[in-house]
Amino acid sequence: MKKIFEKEKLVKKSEDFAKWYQDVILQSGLADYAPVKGCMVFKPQGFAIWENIQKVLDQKFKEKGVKNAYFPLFIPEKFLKREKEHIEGFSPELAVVTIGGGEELKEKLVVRPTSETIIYEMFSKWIKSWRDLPLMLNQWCNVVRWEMRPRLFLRTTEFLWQEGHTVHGTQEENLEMVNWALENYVNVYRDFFAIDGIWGKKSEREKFPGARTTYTFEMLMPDGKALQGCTSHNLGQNFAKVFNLKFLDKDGKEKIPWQTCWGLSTRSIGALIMVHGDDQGLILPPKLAPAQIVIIPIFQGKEDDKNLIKKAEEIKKSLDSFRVEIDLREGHSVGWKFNEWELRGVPLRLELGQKELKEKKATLVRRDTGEKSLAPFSSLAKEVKEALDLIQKNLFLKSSRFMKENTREVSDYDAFKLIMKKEKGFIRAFWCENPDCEAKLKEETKATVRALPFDAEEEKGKCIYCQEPAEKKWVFAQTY
RNA sequence: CGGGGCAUGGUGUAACGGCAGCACGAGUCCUUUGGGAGGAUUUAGUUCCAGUUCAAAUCUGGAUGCCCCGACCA
Repeated sequence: MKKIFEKEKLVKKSEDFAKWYQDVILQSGLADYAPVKGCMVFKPQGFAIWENIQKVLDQKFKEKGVKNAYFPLFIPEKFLKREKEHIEGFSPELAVVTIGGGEELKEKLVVRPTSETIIYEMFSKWIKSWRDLPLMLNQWCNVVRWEMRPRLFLRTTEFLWQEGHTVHGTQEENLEMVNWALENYVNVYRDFFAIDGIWGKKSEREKFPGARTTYTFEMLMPDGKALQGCTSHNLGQNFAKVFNLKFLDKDGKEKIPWQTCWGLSTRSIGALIMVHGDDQGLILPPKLAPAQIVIIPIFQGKEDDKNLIKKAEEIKKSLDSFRVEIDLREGHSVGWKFNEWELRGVPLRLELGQKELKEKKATLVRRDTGEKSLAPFSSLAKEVKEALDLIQKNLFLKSSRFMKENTREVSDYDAFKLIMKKEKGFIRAFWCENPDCEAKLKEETKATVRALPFDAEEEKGKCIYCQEPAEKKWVFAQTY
């Protein structure tokens, strides 16, 4: 009997992190494997999280003046070939359509791995004058990259994302936009995902193929590996030149515009799962949780149950500014329900039994701490709001603390190697910015340069690898 | 693409070359419900192709698929 019970339980996060991650996704109903290798199904639970992320980002984009549009899934292969770095970066992972309508295609079509080329082809038609600028568009879509080793949410052949693309008349405006996009992502990660991280510039080797500079937000996962949360690229004039973007400026001169692009994908959900979850299952931050509160009536006897259900529905109505579910399922014990909702990560549980009815108070249980409290029916909305705010804050503080505790300053290469072998995490160290050091360091420690943090100070030091003079401390980590 | 492993009901697993069993799930009925309830009853399986053998889930060869570790990557 005992054994069966153990079997149903989730593997402990601390014991087998990779298995925990996979199991918690399948068991909590976020997603499932699809019959096509490397592809996944977003089940309603998982898709609802994505919808919440979309809502938040979409609103911020619109406030900035970015408009939504949609471009085709198929891109003529020759478009991708125009920018040399771009095609070199993406060609190993392209899905290509060679047959259409039963006929061999004269011109092969690539399923978009990203949409720069087809969007900029259109931009070149639309932009004539300084009056057409800035042009700021975003699209919500799917993209396909033929990955070798897929993992649910983190790396799938097809994934969902948004890609913003902007064109500006001046370099200053362009820079402002790249920074805005990154800052926006950072704020969303910190305020909504409740995940802290470091943000900064990518190295030449790690930047987007075709970009001038790439900026990023890097988060630390519980196993000490880093996950790139988003990217914001300064494309400079690279793409503008190859796609022939030009405009007539106020001074009557023809000029080449400046461009940015930036994206955030469903991979972010993977971070959400890994960072906050525990041995019980998911823990979703209230701001992104599909259900923020679950009301569980505790049934006892026929007649009394009706009152319970009535009260539960009444409470749900009084909490209409929150996302609330009531669990009226029969045939499952309360214990079973508690465990299930914990697995699904609902931030706050409201228990309602005869005891509560009598005392005119509801029992509130926090998912993050397990803490129980009694809240009078008369002030429920207020208490619930406070509890959800606390949970949101607490999750962020935990994430922030974890990152700080696992960020180390290192000046000695042996120490660097040892850390990357054992506890991993972020390492801040001097780097001479020579790509050879970067490559060798990766070979020997599996760690890559994650970013040059924006707050990195100009200092004098020696490269962690080659001992040559270096000016800045970069952040290193092994990555997903 | 390199290295390793696995393939049995819907899921997880067991069976020396000799009757394919167990648990979970699902269905029906009854009793239950303050931390993963109990009883009765029903349900469905050896990845594919060949070989060895009186006899193959089990041995051999091949195919296919999946998982893990590398390289690649949002």
